[in-house]
Amino acid sequence: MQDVQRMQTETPMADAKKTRASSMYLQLRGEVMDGVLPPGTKLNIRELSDRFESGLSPVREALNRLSAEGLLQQLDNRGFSVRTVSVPELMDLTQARCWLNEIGLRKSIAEGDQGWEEDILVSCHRLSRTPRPTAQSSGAENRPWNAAHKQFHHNLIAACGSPWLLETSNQLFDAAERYRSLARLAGVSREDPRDEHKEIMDAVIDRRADIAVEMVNAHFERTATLVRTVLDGLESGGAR
Amino acid sequence: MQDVQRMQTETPMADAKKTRASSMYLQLRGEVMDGVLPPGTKLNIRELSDRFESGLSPVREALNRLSAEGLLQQLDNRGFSVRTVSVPELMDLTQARCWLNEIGLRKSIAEGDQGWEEDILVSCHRLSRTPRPTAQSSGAENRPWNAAHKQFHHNLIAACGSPWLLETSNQLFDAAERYRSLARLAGVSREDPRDEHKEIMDAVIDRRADIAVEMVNAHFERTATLVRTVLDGLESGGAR
DNA sequence: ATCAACAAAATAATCGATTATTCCTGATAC
DNA sequence: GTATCAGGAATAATCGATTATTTTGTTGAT
Repeated sequence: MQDVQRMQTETPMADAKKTRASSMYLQLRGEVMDGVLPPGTKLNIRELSDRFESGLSPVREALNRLSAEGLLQQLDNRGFSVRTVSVPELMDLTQARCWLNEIGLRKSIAEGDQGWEEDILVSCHRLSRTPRPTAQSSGAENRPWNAAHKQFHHNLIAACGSPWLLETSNQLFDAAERYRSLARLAGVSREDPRDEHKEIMDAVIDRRADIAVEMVNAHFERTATLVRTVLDGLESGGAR
Repeated sequence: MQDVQRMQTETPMADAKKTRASSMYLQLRGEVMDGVLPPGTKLNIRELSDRFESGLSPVREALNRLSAEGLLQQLDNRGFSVRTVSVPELMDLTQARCWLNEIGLRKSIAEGDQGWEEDILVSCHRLSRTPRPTAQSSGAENRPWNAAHKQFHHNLIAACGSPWLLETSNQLFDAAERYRSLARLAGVSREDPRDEHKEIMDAVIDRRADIAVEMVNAHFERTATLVRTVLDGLESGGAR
């Protein structure tokens, strides 16, 4: 079972052969994720239709999908705005990620085959060779690393056998990534003294479940703590 | 903390003061959940706009929300159709519900206050006084019982302190309810010899975590097994 | 008879004008 | 001075015509 193919990125091209609504959805999604559109931003439908040189319908359709996904908030007759962030939500999110990760990781370690191990190996190596985001780098520049990072974490739990768990973990990963982007925009980025991902991989492939779970959860929580300092700073400092 | 108020249903009126898209969304959601629109049904946009006496835009908007929620499938340039069901998905769904339920229940039992106990007590009593669905009853007739049932299960884990877990459990509950509706439409309904919900409540309120978790998980799995027999029957029997 | 190419019909997606709702501003009453 | 309300501006939601795409049906060559 050497399905290395499925490892390639999920979004081949943004606009190829798609509807306007779909490509606009992808574009806006990226902007929200990167923090180009900051939390709370009101999204004016006509402005967007001007910017994308399209009619109102596709804009509306894209915004609807994004709000159903939780990236935007929608209020009847009051339009759309970028979902706000908060420290409590970040903590809840982090806890949920830890819970699901533990389940997925333990099952994968118990049941993963050689193909699973190889996928982890390859994605970890790929991640290490992709330029890391820095405090200066733009959202678009970080896309490759973000994609590789997501793929690595996905592969860790890919052998759990539950499509639902994998899908949900992905969504939580994305939600957390928006927080990471915001922290980076605020000038805070993380540079590991050692390579945490490599250490995690070793523990997982050695099938040391308790240690692996502990490491990944600590990995999540370390990032959350970092992001939290930024949010706390913003609240007491300048925003609103 | 006697917040009994929040127990009242979430959807006061379908069309009061809402946009067309929103009320149509609610209406269609009900029809998919009740099985009035069976899995795989193609949704013709013009037909729907005729039926609801509205334009195309609100239809599209409602369908978009439903597909982002997972109740419909969308294919670019090929419209919308009701999401199909399958035995593997049902099993995955059930497993996920058990996982989350265990987490939420243990935390709630550990941390729930008296208000939490009272909410469970009231919703259990209300559930017992609401007419039960039968093999003959229609989707609309079952709404009250379904709402009470959902509220009861929600209250069991409401003290877990994680908004994300509660929200996700609700979504999984709804996904499972669609399967239950389909089974009922096929003539299979469940009549308990004893009152499982009452037994669950007693175990929870007595703070016997292990037993409570075991009972609720068995409750989920028993229903899933029942639904499964129906699906297996359909596949070998008539469908397609 | 099978398949490919094309045309016709059906359906989905998009457009921009129109309608409904909310938001803003300033005048008036208390 | 504060609060209330009308009128207008801004914005969101909706409509039905138009355009693009897919599906269906037919013809003709192999």
